Amino acid sequence: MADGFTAAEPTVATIKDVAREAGVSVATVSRVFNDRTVVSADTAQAVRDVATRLNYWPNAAARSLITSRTHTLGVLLPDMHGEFFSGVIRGLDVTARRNGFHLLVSSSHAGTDELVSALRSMRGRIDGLVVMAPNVETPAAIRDWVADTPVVLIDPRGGYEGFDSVSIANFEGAHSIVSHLMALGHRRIATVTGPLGNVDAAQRRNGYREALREGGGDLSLELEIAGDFTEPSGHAAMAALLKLDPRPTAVFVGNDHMALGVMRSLAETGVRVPEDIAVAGFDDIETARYLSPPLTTMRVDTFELGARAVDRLLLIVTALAQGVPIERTHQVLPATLVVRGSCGTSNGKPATLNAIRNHIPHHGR
Amino acid sequence: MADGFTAAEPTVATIKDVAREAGVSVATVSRVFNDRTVVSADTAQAVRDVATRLNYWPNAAARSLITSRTHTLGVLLPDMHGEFFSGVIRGLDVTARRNGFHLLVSSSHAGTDELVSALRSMRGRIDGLVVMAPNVETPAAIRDWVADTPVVLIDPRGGYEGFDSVSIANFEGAHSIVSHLMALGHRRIATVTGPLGNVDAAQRRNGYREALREGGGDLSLELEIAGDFTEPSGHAAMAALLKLDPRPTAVFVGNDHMALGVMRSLAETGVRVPEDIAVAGFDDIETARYLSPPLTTMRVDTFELGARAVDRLLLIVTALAQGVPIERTHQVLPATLVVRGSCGTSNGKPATLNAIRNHIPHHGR
DNA sequence: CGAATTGATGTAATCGATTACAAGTCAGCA
DNA sequence: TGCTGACTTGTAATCGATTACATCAATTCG
Repeated sequence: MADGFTAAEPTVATIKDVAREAGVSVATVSRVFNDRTVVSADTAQAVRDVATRLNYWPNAAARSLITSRTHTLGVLLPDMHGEFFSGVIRGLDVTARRNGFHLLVSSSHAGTDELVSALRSMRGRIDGLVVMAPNVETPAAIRDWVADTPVVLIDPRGGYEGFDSVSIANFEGAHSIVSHLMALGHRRIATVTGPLGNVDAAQRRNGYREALREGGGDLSLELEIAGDFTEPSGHAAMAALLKLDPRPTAVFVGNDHMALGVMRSLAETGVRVPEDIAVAGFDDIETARYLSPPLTTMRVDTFELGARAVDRLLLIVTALAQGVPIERTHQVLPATLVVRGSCGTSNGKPATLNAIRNHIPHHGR
Repeated sequence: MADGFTAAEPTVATIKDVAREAGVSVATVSRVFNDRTVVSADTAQAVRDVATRLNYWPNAAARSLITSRTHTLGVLLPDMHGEFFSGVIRGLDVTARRNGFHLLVSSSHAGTDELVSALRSMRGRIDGLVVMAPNVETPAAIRDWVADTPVVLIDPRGGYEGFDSVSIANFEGAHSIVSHLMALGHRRIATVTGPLGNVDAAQRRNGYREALREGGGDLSLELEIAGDFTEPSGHAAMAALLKLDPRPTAVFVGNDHMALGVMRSLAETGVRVPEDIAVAGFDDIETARYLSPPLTTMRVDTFELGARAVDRLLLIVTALAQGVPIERTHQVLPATLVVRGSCGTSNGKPATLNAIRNHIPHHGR
């Protein structure tokens, strides 16, 4: 190894090498590694010994060519990073490996074209596909390319006819946290939504509206401002909301990153949280609990999102292999309310100690 | 599609189907898709038309079986999440795809055994391998299994003889931030290190010691406490440090997650940052800039770490394919000092506005 | 004792591509 | 007209496995 890569490649042992060394046919070697039919104990042990000595392991490409099973799942993700991303990936990965499957990942897709080209080149490499659909036309776009490949969509933006899916209870989550604000006495509650046309954003806004309707809060378009899920857009949105008269007493922000911007805007203009205005977010990113005051938000279990997607996908893959019919399902993961300090308490006092009470340790890297 | 998966599988078109439909041989179809030799324009177009109509794309398994190239890179990662993880993955992914390569990811490895078994089953699936080595024995463990597969280690804990590597300038980074503290007037500086035996941790501690030595600060083992890179361990370590007499005037924490715990401990005991004690971290996680006060730390470019690893790996893969000899390299990525409020300023005043000055917007998901 | 059964193993087709080599067509030229 | 060479295209071997089927030896049983 010390001489770099100039040496002739010590080509990996194949099934033939093992067969020759062990004095048996390739069929027997194959049988030992697949224990389909019975091989005598002696022969099996001899083959296994030779295989170990030669560091032999069946070539995956050859194997999947003949069996047309790859034991690999494709994963298509939009360009994103941070905790949401890594949580989902972990859920996918852990679940896949627990079942002996690999993950062929292609993330960072800007648009549908890139996604389709990645998908196309996965042909023959995967048994199933998990797609986090970045935009509305994605499901339709991939349909032609998956043919007989099972697909599960994560948090589908563009509806999910024709595919299984796992998504987040956006409507219920928003409804829940806005109801929480109303229980605290707020009636004039603004919202900063995600980008128009984004289904998550729309569902969260609908949840917000419904909660207001039920609780008799102020329903008005001037209280709804669209951001784009980024911190700066939250900052800008809050600046606009502060010009309202009368000013809202609470803001439900469509995701935590925008809430970061909202808090910054408030800090800059000297508006106190939660005394002057209550702030609530969505997603429960790690930073949420370290803000001053810590952010009340809806927790989304990203790991579970990934895990369920793979669980479901493997179920479909197996059923398909056995020719068993299977119904399509659409799972919705609940979000849970995490109360911290940014919304105050019902007795009017800010709940500053929540930062500690609600602290959940995270792993380092 | 509406009837679920009960229908007979509409098997994907193969090269034979295209050949038959286009009235040519499979060799010609193959040539069109690989433009090795010249095919007449008419024939090529005809083939391409048929291929499009049949949604044909070469089967990757078959192709890589005969060419022994997979256009896929294996990625082995330890069990971790958060930004560090997703940053590295993005760097790997973007760079790989830019070069027409896929990523076969297997993360969340608890130990060397799991890692080796994942590695083994990648046989025949990958052209090269990126490994983030979780512990000291990993490089030795994988050596037997990679044979002629090129490998690049990311941030190798266990040294890197025999492999190319890309790592972080831990020593220099720690040296740099501790020197910053000394420039601010601190002489009695404690440190919370990562787990003993972890090379990152050791390098950072060495950088801390060297900076103290050069600047004439207090060098004492009582000022060094080992954590395990998690938030709770930082909390515990700070509690211990506060019992010291005289108390240190500054703490260099081995990573930001532990710094979170340190800050929490300080907040609980009423010790003010940076007035009573200065705190510095390492990694620059997103939360760092949202703390009160915002955390001074060393920024590590995780994306670049992944990107360089893949760049290097592809270089080796290409060189190997062409039989060109190539030297092993060990790249070290610099970390950069990010000054925020947690260390105060040289004139003694805390720099509370740094939170805003130093704000860098992040993408939402 | 010979036929039938059982168990272990080998032979060869197969998966879907790539590619060396062979072969065929056609134009140009003596 | 016949030969040469340039292009284009086809034939068939090959990659490394799996697996249906054949084969062969040993055992069982009427």
